Amino acid sequence: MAVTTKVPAAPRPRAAVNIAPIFNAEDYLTTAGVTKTVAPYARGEKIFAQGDTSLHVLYIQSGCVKLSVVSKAGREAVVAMLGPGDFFGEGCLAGQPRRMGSATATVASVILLVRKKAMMRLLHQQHAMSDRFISHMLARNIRIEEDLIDQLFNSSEKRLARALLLLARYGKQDAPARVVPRISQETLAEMIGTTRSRVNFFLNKFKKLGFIDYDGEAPVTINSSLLSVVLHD
Amino acid sequence: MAVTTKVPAAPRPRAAVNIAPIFNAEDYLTTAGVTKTVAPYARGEKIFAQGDTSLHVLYIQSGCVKLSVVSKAGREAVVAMLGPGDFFGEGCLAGQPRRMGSATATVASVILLVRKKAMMRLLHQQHAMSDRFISHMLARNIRIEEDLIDQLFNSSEKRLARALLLLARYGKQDAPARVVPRISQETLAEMIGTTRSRVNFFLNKFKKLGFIDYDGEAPVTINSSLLSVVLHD
DNA sequence: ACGGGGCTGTTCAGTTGTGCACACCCGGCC
DNA sequence: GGCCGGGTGTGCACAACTGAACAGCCCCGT
Repeated sequence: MAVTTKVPAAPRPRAAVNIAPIFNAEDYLTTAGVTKTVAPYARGEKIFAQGDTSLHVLYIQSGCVKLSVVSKAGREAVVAMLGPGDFFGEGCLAGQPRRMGSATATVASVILLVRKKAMMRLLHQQHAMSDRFISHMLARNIRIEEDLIDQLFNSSEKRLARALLLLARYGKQDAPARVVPRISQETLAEMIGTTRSRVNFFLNKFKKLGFIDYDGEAPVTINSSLLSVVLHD
Repeated sequence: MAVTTKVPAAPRPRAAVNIAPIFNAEDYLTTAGVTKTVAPYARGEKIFAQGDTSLHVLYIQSGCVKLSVVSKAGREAVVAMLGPGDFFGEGCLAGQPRRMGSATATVASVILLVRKKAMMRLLHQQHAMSDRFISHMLARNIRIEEDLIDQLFNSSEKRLARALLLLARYGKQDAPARVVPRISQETLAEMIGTTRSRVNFFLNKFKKLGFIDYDGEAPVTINSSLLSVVLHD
């Protein structure tokens, strides 16, 4: 369950809009009696559900969070996979009274919850905080836009290749070979907007061609430079 | 085209992040020697091109701007259609050195250009400005995310219906019947990520079913409630 | 040991979307 | 007038994708 803390103190804002991902929002949440809540979530636990009233902006202290939406027809789509230092649920700041999608912890995670009002106050009082937030919004915007463009232009084969490459470098920089965190074909399908049978088909095709290497479980991208050929064929 | 609008004598930041779209950024650009450029563009004129170095954040004083991208294969996609009060080209704030896409004025427009550095300074100095900017980013985020979800879930028929509905209420609120600004089938196809033949096919289908009414040129949505049936079949 | 439950591998008929073709219409312009 | 050029109306062969089915496999709990 949720751990609630309330601390006074005054750390000093450090400038600049594009800031390194190393940033601990918790430090800036100690200002002027901001009510923050630190909540641990178990692997697979739901953080909020589509339709819930949205009162908080959330911040990932550690772990990994999946944002998803289900259509009226019951299909599910994964909108984003987020990691430490990312915000989510910011929609409420724009006046969205309810959550547009669901957020799920994909591994054990620690999440910071900040009430909407407190967040707004923070954005006014702490430059470092608003810098970080704007920086996050810009990055997110760029990413979603890239995803949209990917959808508009590419076939599901290319989208899968791209998704794998992005997942591979999720942890760290571009070592030519990288491991993809364990993820089901089903989830991959939801991420790139296609069916599992398609994902399975292409995964095996990639395997045959030597682009990836896996035994039937967690795929390991063997040669990201090889795989990226698919994108630029 | 200096737009003269009345403004609160002291631009005192009026709270709240979600702010009404009526906001004149020019007023806030007069601070501390901020270098702003007011530039008029003709209908169809290119504001910046994919690959240009990005030094400015832009703001639409009046008119309408189309953001588009062309793929390596030469296909074009429309990422957004923006109107007065919208920012664009914000990517440079996140460190993007070049423009990811092109911006074109679809009608005669007046655009404000603010140097990246000046924009960053402004975001620090003027609460109303950073409120407005964050508000814009949130709105844009939500919109792009909706577009992405639309792509993930819906067939091109539904996407076309949605695009028409959104275009129809572009000018104003939901009068049950609304006029869609003149737009070619080609552009529609680029907006929803399909081919012109598909767009043509569905437009005529919608016409036959009485959802829209047009003569072969600028389509007029006759009954948006009828058309929206398509979305929620 | 047995029987789910969750995941993968594979197939396939049916649907949707693509790419290209060609005819047509209309307004502008030499 | 004739002749573009840019937009529309259609048709069609082919490729891509869907949805659903069914068979395995492995882990886990009883």
